[in-house]
Amino acid sequence: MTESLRRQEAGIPGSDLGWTLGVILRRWHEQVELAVADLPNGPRGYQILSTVGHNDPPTQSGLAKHLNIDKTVMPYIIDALEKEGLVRRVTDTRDRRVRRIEITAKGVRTLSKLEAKVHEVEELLFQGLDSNQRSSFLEQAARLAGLIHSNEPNLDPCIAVMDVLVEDSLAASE
Amino acid sequence: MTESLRRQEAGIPGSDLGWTLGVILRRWHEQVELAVADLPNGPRGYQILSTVGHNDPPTQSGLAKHLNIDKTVMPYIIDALEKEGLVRRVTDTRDRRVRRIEITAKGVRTLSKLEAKVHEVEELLFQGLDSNQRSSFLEQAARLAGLIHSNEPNLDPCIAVMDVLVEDSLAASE
DNA sequence: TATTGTTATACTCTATAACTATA
DNA sequence: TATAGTTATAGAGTATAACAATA
Repeated sequence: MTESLRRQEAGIPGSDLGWTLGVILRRWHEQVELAVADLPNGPRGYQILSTVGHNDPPTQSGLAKHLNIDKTVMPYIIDALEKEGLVRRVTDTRDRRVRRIEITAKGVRTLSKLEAKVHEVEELLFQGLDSNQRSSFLEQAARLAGLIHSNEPNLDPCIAVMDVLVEDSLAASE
Repeated sequence: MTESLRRQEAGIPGSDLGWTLGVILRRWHEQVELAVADLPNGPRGYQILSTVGHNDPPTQSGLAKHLNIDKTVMPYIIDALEKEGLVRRVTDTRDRRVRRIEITAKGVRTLSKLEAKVHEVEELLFQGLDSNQRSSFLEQAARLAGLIHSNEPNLDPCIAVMDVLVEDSLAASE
């Protein structure tokens, strides 16, 4: 190996940033997939159910943008979740083109159980870090993701994480 | 929205961990894709070239395991990189089944330029974090990824990041 | 005319299986 | 028999294009 290559390793450890993030995200995905195996569409279904459960009923396109899912796959996932009785489509009264996705009572119960499971596997994922390292990582990651998301070039004017959903509500009501 | 849902938000911020990591990794991928557009196979080709450039020549299967690429796609990527004259396949003298992937002089020059570009987009990616937050994130992320990788259930006995590659060398020489 | 949701189609990426050459 | 590398095929996942309903 040449010296000219070794010197590169000095800078931001970011030569491996893609590798680092990939390893963590992949493991998260694998573990969550096991944890939410019952749910249609696995982790993706979970993320949708979670978003729907924790926010005012978003539109399908709002969900798609927020979770970076192509809008053409939303129908399939929503169909599956609706068939399980976990969410329901409700036509927006102010814009009849829009379907708002509401969580059902059964959805709430299911989500609660799944979140407990996911919480467990996430604890396991972080077991190698002490609580300081853990909270430090989570804090900076959340901050960074928030900043990045608010700057998404392909996203409409949305300022922060939840604003996507909030703005949907506003846009629909004007 | 019900109260029972709001309370969940208290625990580990990890309900959104998948979203958070996804946003960061996606943006990294997008930006690096632009930065290394010339290279065959984009970010993946870059990761391979980078790994080959910074380590003793790994085997194809070693690379595949390390970067979590299916072994059946390696030939195509290596072919493309070899055709560009950036790497070359060398049959291992001790085990003639094994091809070690060496970086060429041209590969070294190309990698050096690409790493500068990638470094730039990574700087941009982190521009919202001050240097403390940045190094804190990178440090914990690297630590976490290292721990996770060394525990990969589907990976053979490999203790740390580079050990995968080192072990290949050892295994081949016994 | 523009947008939400939908469907059908095409494409890309990934995984499965089978082959060769070495061990 | 087992493994590294390769190839061809099948499958999953994703993007593209066109449509109906509503604005």
